[in-house]
Amino acid sequence: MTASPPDSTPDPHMSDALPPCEQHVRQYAAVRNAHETELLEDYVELIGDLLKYQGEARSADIAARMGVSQATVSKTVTRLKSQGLVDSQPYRSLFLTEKGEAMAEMARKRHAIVLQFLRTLGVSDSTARIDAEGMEHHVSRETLEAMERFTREHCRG
Amino acid sequence: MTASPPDSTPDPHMSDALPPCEQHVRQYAAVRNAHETELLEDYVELIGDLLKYQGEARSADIAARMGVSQATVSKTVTRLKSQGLVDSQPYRSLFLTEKGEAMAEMARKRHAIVLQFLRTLGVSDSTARIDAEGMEHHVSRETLEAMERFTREHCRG
DNA sequence: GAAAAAAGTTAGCCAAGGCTAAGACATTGT
DNA sequence: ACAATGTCTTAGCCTTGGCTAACTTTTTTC
Repeated sequence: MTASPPDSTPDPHMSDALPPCEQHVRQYAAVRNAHETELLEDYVELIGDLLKYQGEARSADIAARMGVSQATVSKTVTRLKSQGLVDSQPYRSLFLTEKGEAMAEMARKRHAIVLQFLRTLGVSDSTARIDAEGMEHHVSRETLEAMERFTREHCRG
Repeated sequence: MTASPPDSTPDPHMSDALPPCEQHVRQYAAVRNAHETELLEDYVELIGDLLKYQGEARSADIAARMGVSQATVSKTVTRLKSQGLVDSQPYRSLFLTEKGEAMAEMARKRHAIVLQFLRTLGVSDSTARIDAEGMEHHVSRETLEAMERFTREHCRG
């Protein structure tokens, strides 16, 4: 038996019950979707930062900062190139295509907003950095705007 | 040449520059780590909810809610069982072990806090649901407490 | 109670993202 | 200039998390 599902109850106050199925599917799909681009965004963002602060972006630096092997970086860079985000000559520094630049800029901004928001909320710097890194890929435009608004209104300085 | 790295500058105001390497590694490691448990947490959380609101948790329901095939659910459930989170007989409903129950409870609470926090921030319900689903796995205890505090202080009702 | 439908499983495929080991290329030092 | 060192790539392996197709078991329906 199906235990008489208390189904089809679009009660606006039942906020903690199961959402309707199609909505639930959309939620999980959004998460899976974010996962696909997450890593590439992290790479592109890091490459952008390295170019900006160190003048060049070497695979070795990326491997050191990401905490993964150089082989892993090499493989991922191949994917980045195949997606038209990065350009490079073998054994040379990496650089970003226009598309990669745009993605890096977007990621950089978003990261900064989330990080500043968490700090303003009262989270310590080191925790804020860790959480921002994980959260940033799952923050929609709408939430990002809410965070910006909050930071603007509450930030001392 | 290494473009004269502006290294070893622990300036507290350089908050947007590259963090020191070891800290950077820890950030990325935390994200990778979260990824490993994320899916299992989602399953356990959903199974808990299904048990609570529908009386039983069938693979078909999970597949429908997650938007994946039954085969995928079956495979993942095998993993959940091997990790001691779920118990089940073949062709029968799933249930949670004590360990699974504890994880579900934790995830449920965390999810609720994040969701309510986003709503209180002024994010619309449907967006809040999507973002909460993605964000929840990357929110530390400290940030969770900050969110609770904020919600307590700002929530109408 | 047997046929049809639904639910669950298994096998085999694929891509992503890790790893190690081995080799190719580049830079540096003497 | 060439050997040592460091950087990058390739090959091959593993696990995770998707899929389809084919099969088994359970449930429903007539």
